[in-house]
Amino acid sequence: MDCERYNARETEPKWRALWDESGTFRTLNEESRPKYYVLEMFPYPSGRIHMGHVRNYTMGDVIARFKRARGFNVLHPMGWDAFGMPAENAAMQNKSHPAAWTYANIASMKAQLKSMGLSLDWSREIATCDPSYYKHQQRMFLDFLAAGLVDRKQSKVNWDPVDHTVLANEQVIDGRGWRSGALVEQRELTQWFFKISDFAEDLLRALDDLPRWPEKVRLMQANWIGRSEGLLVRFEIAPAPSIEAGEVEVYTTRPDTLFGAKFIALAPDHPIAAERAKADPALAAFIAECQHLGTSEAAVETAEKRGYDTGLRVRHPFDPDWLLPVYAANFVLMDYGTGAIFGCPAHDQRDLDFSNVYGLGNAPVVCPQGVDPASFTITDAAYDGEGVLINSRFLDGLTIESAKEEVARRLETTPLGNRPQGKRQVNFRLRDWGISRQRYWGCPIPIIHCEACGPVPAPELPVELPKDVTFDEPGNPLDRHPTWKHVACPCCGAPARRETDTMDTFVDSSWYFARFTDPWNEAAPTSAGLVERWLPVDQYIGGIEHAILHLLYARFFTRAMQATGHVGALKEPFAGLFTQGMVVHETYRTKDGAWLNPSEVEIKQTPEGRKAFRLGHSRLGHDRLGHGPEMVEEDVDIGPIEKMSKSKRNTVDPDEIIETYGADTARWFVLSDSPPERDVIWTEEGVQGSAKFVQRLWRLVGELADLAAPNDEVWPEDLSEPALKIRKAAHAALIKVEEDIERLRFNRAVAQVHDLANKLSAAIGAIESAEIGADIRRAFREAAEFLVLCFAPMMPHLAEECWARLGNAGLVAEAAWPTADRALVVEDAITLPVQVNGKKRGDLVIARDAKNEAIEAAALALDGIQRALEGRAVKKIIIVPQRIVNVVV
RNA sequence: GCGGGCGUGGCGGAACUGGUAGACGCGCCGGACUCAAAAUCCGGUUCUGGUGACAGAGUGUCGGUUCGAUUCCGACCGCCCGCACCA
Repeated sequence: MDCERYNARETEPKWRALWDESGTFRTLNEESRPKYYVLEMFPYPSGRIHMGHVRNYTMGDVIARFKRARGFNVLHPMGWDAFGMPAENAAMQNKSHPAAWTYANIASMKAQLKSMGLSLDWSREIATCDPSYYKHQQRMFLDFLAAGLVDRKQSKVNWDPVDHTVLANEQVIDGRGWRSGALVEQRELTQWFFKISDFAEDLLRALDDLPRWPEKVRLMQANWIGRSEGLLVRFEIAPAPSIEAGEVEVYTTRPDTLFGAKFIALAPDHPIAAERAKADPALAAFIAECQHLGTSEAAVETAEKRGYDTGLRVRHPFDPDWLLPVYAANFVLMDYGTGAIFGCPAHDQRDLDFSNVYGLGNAPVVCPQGVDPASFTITDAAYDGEGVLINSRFLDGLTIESAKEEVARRLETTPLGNRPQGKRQVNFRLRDWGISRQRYWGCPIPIIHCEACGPVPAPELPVELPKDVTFDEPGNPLDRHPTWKHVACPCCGAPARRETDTMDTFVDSSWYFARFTDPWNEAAPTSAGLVERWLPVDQYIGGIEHAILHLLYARFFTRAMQATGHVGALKEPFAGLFTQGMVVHETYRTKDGAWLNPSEVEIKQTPEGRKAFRLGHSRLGHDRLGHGPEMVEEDVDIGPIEKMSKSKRNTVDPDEIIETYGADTARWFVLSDSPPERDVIWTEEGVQGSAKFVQRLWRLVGELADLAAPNDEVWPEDLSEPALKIRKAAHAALIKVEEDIERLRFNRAVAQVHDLANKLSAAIGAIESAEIGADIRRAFREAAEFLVLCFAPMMPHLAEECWARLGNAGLVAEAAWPTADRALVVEDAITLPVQVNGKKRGDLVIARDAKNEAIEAAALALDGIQRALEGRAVKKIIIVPQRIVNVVV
């Protein structure tokens, strides 16, 4: 018997060194085995990994190790999403250079990731802030430009009038700049755009080709792209004193409700509103006020509905005498449709809210079935369901669909000016992707602006970021750099200036998966042959928060790379997608409202339930006598379970956990219990449970190793009942773990390992006193190996140690997954639950292949069934083969 | 505000495609071992009533479809994610 404790702290580094030495996880591009590309979303190098990373990378690692065991040539790389705002914020705060800060963070996070024992091919490591990466990105920008996939146009930014700087949406808090506190303004800048909207139709349609994506992500993307079929309608402005003739064009998906129109609303930044504002200071003031909301759609749409009457009146398309007021309104977006709508308060909630504020009334024009049109009124809930047209002259009695058709048909043939008043149009919500950022720490846009020649591609790549920059004042350091931007025009030689905007960091993460296939290629972003061999990524794993933007941009980028010859015929980058949940933790607060870290809190079970107490100092601090930290008798409020965050201090440091319990315990815990797509609640009890199970497995494998036959012994002819039972348990577990990992149901795989361990413990207990035959020894050997192989992808260090304990040569990381014998787990007799009227009243044990008549008779003969029937006549008996029997009375 | 998701014992969760609700783990209770404790091992554990066999209730709430609903449909409540310059 081997009773010593498993010492993860000593054992884990030993195996990691051995994997390194033997190059176990180096992936060769030239290989005959089938490929499998597993990728986790690469991290932003913030400095320390968090539990979310541990969960994400453990899941990917389980798949990588499992697929390797199943005979695949696995690509499992890692890199750094290294550009971004935090580096610049740190530069401002600590006077550190963004590059130095970023690379130091990468070094410490890499050490942390290494301590997790991930089977990564580190030789392919990339950092997006490295010129050797971003020069290829600049190449592709120029290729996209040449291919007509890039645009330059005006768009709005949040402007801080005090700091004279552009703010990100997250830097705008309640309409004010986060540092200056000044009310933000909207400013128009000329910026670079990728023409993602050219691909809208294809990005939408191709969602159908992604069966291994979660349905919810495809739905969210489809809604984001937002294809709609509607009608452009031009309304004639009624001339009046000081009002010139003109028109307002609106886009509507509900032309059927045209007779319910009560007003027209323009976006505050609509040209007509701007024009009217010149003569109307109050309107100008209203528009300026709207612009203080910032550019975020959420802020605009949650603001209280407000508007301002421009004084304009337009004619109803079907009745020249019917005039509608034209408002400028804060809930209309210039970016969507034409930036103007007609408001039908009865059938659109926003329009109704607006109408109720300004007393514009409403007129229902669609009446739900079974409701009397005469009494159908709307007060504060708009009706957007099905129905029949009412109060709509020639549309009365039509369905919504045919009314839409009729309005479109009429307006298409009604001239206004010299063209039809209405025009059918397919519209997309998706806007072009603005990539210009007025910041330093990003990939420079490789363009030179010349007075005479316009924007010209930079002749030499990479256009590197200058290193000598300062962050002691707000604004873009590139723009105020004394020399960097001044260059000669590559075309005419005249003095010109570099583009000082850098690219959105989403560009960096839109092609890194392709770069991993050959990160050594200095001449081009990708290598023909290799990129087609490895892509698409077979399994991509990351947070649900990236469901729309990152994934949509990557899908667009892949199409653009295809158009410019960088990825062969590939269209979709990720064949399989999995979105994992967050790691959350309880929050703790003292009576005076200060947040406490879990390490500062002791949880006790009391008769009244769980209670929290504040600790004197860190849990890990012990004095010389070995006494734990002193407990301060101060009640702490246990708050809601929330996403781990610095502000709530409810974080748990992976380093501390790995240092205390070992990487395997941490890995096991994040895979246990919670389904991977759902949030996992980090608890101290849970970690201790995982740590105990590590010890238990080590003891169990030790016991099995002592009882098991040598690893080269052949199977005896006949197996006794106990030996057969052990075999059945082992094979059943193997089958289930296999299925569970294949379907990414790691929590169930964990349960199967527990189950097998329980069964093997029981088997040892049952035969210990009796004579142990050769067949049982052989069965124990097989079961022990299966057990180790089953948890090896999840707890790789422990598995190596156990594998060696069982006397096996070689690494379990390189061992093949065994083939389960499915015939072994099929039972001859099955247990069928028997219900009466859908309520279970008994169990029927019967031959697997019993005929229905036999099942019926046996079911009715059961005591419990007879009792439940109470002599009532049986109406029918439903038999679901191999599942259930239901007796209906 | 709009779009998407989730909700099951004391707790995390399981339940394949509409077919035994509660696998597995944590916690708790009882027992073994121990001078004692920790660790470990064995047994029990949805709730209510009953010594018990058993009966009734039960998957956020309300309603519907079905022989049968955690699963499908409708409404509501609560929480979470995204909203285009956070990554």
